[in-house]
Amino acid sequence: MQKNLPKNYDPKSFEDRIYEAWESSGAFRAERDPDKKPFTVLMPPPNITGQLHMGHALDQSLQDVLIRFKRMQGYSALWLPGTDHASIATEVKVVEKIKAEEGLTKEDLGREEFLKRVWDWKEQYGGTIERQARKLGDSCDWSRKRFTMDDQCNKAVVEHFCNLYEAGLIYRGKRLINWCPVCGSALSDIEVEHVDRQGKYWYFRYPGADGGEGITVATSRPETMFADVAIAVNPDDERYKDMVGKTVLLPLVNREIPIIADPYPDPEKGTGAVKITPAADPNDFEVGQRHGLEILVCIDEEAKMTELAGKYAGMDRYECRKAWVADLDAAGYLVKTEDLTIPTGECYRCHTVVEPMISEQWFVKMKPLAEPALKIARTGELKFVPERFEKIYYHWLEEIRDWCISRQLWWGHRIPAYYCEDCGEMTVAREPVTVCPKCGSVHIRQDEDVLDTWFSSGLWPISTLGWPDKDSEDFKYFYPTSTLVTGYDIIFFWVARMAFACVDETGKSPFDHVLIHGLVRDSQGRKMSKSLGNGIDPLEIIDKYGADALRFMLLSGIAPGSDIRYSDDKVESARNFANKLWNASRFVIMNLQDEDGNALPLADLETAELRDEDKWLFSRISDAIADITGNMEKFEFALAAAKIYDLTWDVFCDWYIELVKPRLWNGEESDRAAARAVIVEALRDILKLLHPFMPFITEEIWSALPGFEGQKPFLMLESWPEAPAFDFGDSPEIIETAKACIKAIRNIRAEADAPNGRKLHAAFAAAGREAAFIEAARAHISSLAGLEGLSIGEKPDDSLGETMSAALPGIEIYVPMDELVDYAAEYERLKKEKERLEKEVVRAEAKLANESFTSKAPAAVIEKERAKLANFRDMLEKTLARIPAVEAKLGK
RNA sequence: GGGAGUAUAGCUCAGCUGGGAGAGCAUCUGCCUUACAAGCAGGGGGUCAUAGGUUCGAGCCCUAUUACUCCCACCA
Repeated sequence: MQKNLPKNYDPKSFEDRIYEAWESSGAFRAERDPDKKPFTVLMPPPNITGQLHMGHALDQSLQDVLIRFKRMQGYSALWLPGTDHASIATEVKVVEKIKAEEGLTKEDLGREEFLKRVWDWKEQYGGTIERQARKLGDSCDWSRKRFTMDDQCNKAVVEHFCNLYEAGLIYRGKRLINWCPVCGSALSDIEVEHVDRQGKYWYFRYPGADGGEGITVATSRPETMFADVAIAVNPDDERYKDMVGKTVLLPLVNREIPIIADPYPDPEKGTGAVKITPAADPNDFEVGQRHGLEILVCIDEEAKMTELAGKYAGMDRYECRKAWVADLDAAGYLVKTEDLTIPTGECYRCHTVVEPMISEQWFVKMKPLAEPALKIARTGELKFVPERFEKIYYHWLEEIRDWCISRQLWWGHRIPAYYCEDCGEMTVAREPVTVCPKCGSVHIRQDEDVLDTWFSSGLWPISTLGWPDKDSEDFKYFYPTSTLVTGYDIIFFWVARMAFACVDETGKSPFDHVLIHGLVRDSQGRKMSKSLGNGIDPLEIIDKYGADALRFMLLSGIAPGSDIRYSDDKVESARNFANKLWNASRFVIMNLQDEDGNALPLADLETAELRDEDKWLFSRISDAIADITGNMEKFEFALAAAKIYDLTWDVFCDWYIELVKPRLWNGEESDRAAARAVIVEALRDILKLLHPFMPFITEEIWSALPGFEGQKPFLMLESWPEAPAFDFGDSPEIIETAKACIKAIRNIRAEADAPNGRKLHAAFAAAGREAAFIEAARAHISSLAGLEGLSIGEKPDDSLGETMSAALPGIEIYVPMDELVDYAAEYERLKKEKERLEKEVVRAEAKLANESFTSKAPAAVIEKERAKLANFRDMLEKTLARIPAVEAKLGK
């Protein structure tokens, strides 16, 4: 006995069950099948501290729609999931937790104990986001799940580090870096965000050491003055020509510093003279290097003033600024101040103003790595979708400076450098060093620092697949990966780094396409953020509307590279669509069985006699398959989604089901069997096409269709439909003609306020093909337009009496309405129609009278225009002919 | 300072290599028609940001302008 679906679409009743069935059956697992082509997608690993938010929902829906599509197309599709240890974010989070709960700092606990706490934390909370991903329906291969700090990834990190070191591309050096005083760590350039803040320039006079006037300079950071080592002026600046070589005194401090000539100062800016503080500014640092100047440090790692600041030592940098400026002002050195917006660097994590600082750190030499990464994009081995993001990638890599990779944190990959306590020898090695290779000492200390999180994420495409193990079968089969899906916000952080790291290690681009998407914004277009409190929790939405609705909403709203606005209305509309499909499926299943629930026979579609509506339906499905497949391959998921929506709702539900009902219910048995076969077949195609977008509902319906016995393969493992090569004959045109006639009659009915239940007569005036089409579709037109009589003649039937009418190309329709008709309404309608047609005729005539048009436009376009004109003239003539009778009826 | 994107119906957005402006939501009218009121049927609503230009023909191509968004940038 055939069962039907429950009456109500209730996603909660089956989504979890279906996910569980997929997962436990191994449907997500990718096999290394030599007969198939691999298609690999790597999930951008969410932070273990993360909670699933709308951004993930979008990102993962895109990946899932793609991977399900490719899986159905017959690829060995691997979607590899994982999580990122997120060095700094996680460490900060756990530090805060311990502080709040136990009042302890990480130093109180010590490195070992602290790391144990982080691992515990990871065990407890790190899996949250994976469980949430299951709710979305992510068809990823959990058996291959990875973590950036698991053994294989650790091995990859050490290997890559050593390879770069041995190639001379990693070095340790004392350089000016970005320092976050709150995180207590160095940051790379991109971890610094530029924000314009309201600030001031202070102009101070540095008196001449010889008692002269000295020189005035502007600064936005007076507290760095204690570390000034020179004043620089441009050698071409006439104002200061004579002063070069002289010395001035640091106000109040009275330390003597030289005035030097250097191309750096711009005579146009400020006073044209610049104080040089190599420890606090990258430009100054370079000037200092050029002139062999000393480097002084007046701000420490906690952003407090050092001994160099004399009586201000120990003060916070901003407190010091206040006091110091006040003192200078009191002493008469402050010339003037100016209010300005100052571009300021902030830590991307805690938004503290970063302090440029001289520090011993590890760096990656970027130029040699950037070159091959640029090349793969230039040759098209790596393609960005949309293309414009390529420019951003180029620009960044072309301008790139060395990458500071060491972090003064504990949670992360510890740098594999070992120092001999006795002779100072440093060894970088793949295995822990216990004996100094130089002096044989066993007093060995590993470098305290850990690596930038992005150093390991950069290896994600290879470390997850088993690299550096040479014999990793997964690596051989699945690498290079296919499409990387990610937001534009991490092109630099992540995409570029994967590109240069993986090309360096494998010689190949890690993926062939990078599909870039935007952010999910709120309904007003604002970024979703914690501080605004406008974030939407995807899990709540799934709970309310179902995962399919959320996915469909996200996927149908997105164009590659652009942002999407979230709104409940959109999800609701997607949910309604799911409900529509659900009910259409119930209708189908209901008609496959008799009153007692016994399955009714289905005709064999190969031999069954198909009617016009069947062939029309298959032609529309065929078009849709081609269209959807093409758009999926271009990553235009929204266009594909719109097409499947239209196919399901308009073509299948609103037209085909209505057309087929009479046959399904009252036809001959062989006809009914054919109709049943068609309707199931069509539904199956729809389910397949929709499955990547709405995996749960389609799978649930699929399992309720005949042929699925519980053991049969899932819909998710079915083949993607192909457009059949089939001759549909005139059927598509016949049904389209019928649809136009039905709409016209429905329109007349509505205009005349005739109730839906009332049967009407309609007389058609048509000839040739049109007449034949109407004849062929007679039954359809009658049933869907609510007719009880339909006549066709070459000329209007004068015996009908008064009628309302409609004109279609080649067809006139007259509906006698005598008592029913509202002649005033009909008169208005005719007048409107007349005006419309007159305009059209004038437009077309003008166009065709234009000699330059007829001489220059392609023949086909001209022919089309002529045909249109003929049609419009014809329709106008008929409309005009109708007016007098209606006027007479109205007594005009 | 450099670069990018967007501007089409009240709202959210489509509109492919230039040939008569579309969808969904909202709105109005009529329907509980035996799959679905989360529905059915019908309607109204747009000088496609502005100004020029190319073309027989421009929402689409070119130039300039305006507005909003975003990214990059060593910032005295």
